[in-house]
Amino acid sequence: MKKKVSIKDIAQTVGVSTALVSYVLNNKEKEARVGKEIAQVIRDTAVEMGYQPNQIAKSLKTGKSHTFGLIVADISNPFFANLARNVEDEAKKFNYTVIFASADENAEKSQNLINILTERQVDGFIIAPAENSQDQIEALLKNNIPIVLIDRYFKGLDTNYVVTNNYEASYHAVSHLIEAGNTNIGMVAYKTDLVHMLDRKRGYLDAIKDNKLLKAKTPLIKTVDFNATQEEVGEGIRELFTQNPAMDALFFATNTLTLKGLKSLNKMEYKVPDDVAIVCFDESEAFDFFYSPLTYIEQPLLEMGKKAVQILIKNISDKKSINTQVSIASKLIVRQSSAMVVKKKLV
Amino acid sequence: MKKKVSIKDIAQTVGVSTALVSYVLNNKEKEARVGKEIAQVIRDTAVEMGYQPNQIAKSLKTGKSHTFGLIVADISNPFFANLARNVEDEAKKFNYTVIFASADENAEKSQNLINILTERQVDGFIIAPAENSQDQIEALLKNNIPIVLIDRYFKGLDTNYVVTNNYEASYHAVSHLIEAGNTNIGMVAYKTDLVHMLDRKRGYLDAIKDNKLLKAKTPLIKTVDFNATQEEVGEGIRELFTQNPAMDALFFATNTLTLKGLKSLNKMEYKVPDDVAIVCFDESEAFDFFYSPLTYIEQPLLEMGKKAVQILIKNISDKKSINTQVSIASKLIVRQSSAMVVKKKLV
DNA sequence: AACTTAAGCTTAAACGTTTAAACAAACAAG
DNA sequence: CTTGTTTGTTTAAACGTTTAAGCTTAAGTT
Repeated sequence: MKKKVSIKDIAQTVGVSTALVSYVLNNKEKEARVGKEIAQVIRDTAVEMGYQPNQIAKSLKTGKSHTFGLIVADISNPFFANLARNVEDEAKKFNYTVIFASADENAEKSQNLINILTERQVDGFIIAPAENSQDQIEALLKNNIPIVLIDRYFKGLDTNYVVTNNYEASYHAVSHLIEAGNTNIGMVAYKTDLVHMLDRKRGYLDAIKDNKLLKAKTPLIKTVDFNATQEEVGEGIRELFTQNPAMDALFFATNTLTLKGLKSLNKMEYKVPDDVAIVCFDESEAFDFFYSPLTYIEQPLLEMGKKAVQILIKNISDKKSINTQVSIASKLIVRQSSAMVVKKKLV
Repeated sequence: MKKKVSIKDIAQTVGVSTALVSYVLNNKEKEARVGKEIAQVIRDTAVEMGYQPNQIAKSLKTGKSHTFGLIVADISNPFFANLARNVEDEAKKFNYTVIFASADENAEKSQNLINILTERQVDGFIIAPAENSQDQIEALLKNNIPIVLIDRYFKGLDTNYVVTNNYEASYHAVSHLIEAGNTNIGMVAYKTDLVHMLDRKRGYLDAIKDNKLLKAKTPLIKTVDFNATQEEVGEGIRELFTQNPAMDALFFATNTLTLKGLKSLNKMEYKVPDDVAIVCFDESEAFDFFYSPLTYIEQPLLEMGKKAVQILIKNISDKKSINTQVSIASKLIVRQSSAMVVKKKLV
């Protein structure tokens, strides 16, 4: 119905040039030596007329959209949804708008999203990079577009990143399982070369290798596809048990793997922690409701989200700034699923 | 580093006007009668030079940003996160970009987000409106900005909306509890006048009133604040039990209420379904892992997301189109938490 | 009185597009 | 050979801002 009010409209009703209006509404009266009274008049009429600046026009002129893209694997995954919320809140503090997008761990989709968002002139990106998306990240760097990687990064690629200490967290978690008396620990992870996953595996492997309590040092890792079904995860677990029938503990590398794994274990009627102890990465409401509340690795999502935004915004305002690489410690929340079991202590 | 390539750059290298380049790259060669060969040259050089259209400039000119806002209560709530993902996917099909934002059920935040997104010239909104945000919605309508309400709507406000059949779903769920032998059914809901909540309460009340099996028709509703803690929900449940010690079933109005309620019930050592049967609204991974898997009302998130996007986009392209109001049926997923219990049948 | 400075405001170009309108050349028709 | 039509292309204004530079008038300095 009503046409939108522009700076021109205000200028017209007040009877001044658009320049003056622009100066006043951007609080540049001092620099532009605008008269006190007329400034007030402009401000008042702007309010009266219900003026809303057109950010699109502003962006075109200034070359800054005050927007950035957040590309994750899947916004419906609670891990990313929580991260996204923290990013949103922190961005708002700096008057930035975030555009979320889900790449489904797929390099092609990722490239597509980067293209779309670049065309929309986002000022930068926070990306949880998919496998084989290294080139895309390099291309962004080459084009001098600020980015911060999150959750994962690429070895040998000098970028900003914010991750958790995957290696140490895994090492610690698996050590905890060993100390709780478990002697044959399996791990279910994703089949990928992304560092976060490799680090989690390394942590597992080293914990087993290093631990004096353990005689049998043969690792038991099963990797599945990112889009593995519950059945496939179940199949993986079954294989681990075949490989070593004495397996008495499982370490899951992510929340989704854990959920699928637990359902499979239920179906196969393994009891936690008596038949298998469990420790896993990430949180889930579900972990609280499992009959044996899960011991899990709590990632510092709030800090990660905040830090990523801060680094990105610093990088946007100062493109020459040096890369910041942050690793924030996770916390092992110990509960029943990894409790020391008498039966095991005797073994 | 490298300056971005514009249509002007292409025009220069090819040796034509920018108009021609624009026509070709927008596939308007036919209407603009562009020569076949030169068109190909333009296309090729565009690719060679790595041209990426500046959507900001495009938007300014055309007045369409091909972007819309999705305002929900909290993107980290799985209900909204899932909805958001479905909206994202559907929007992509129409080459629309979505900007998500969380209003925390707070009218002030909601207004703030609407302002920000309006300034960013979004073409429309999908909104799960907060309480007391009716004015904001009316203002958008008055300004002729397309909107689709989702999850809730306002009685007496003629808008597009997509919701589930809250009344019927509740009625059905509570009837199911009665048929399973429960005779004193309590409900925990949010303290709000938003229709979806009122409808869920009405469904509960009517189911109790209508049912022939029931003698005691005194309703047992406890409402809590949107940001109620687990303890406050627990306190509410305790009060219901005080009010009627014979309460043998609980109906929770949302996923978050359920999670908090279940934790409280666990703490108070009520057994499900023997002490209390449970039925709740929404899904949660956690419901699968509760020792007595929950009976819940599954909302049609995929259809809701899709439909909302479709209606919005239709409304954007044809602002005069009549309002579409859709209610999609939910499904009651019956499991153990509401199982018929022998003890109860005998009462 | 002649000049400088300051204060207050306007002009106009620019950002990267789109698109109606104008133009030019080639061809066809009478 | 005029006139009209078609084909291919350019011109230029516009979208809503920002901002450097220019222009007036008034007030201070010599």
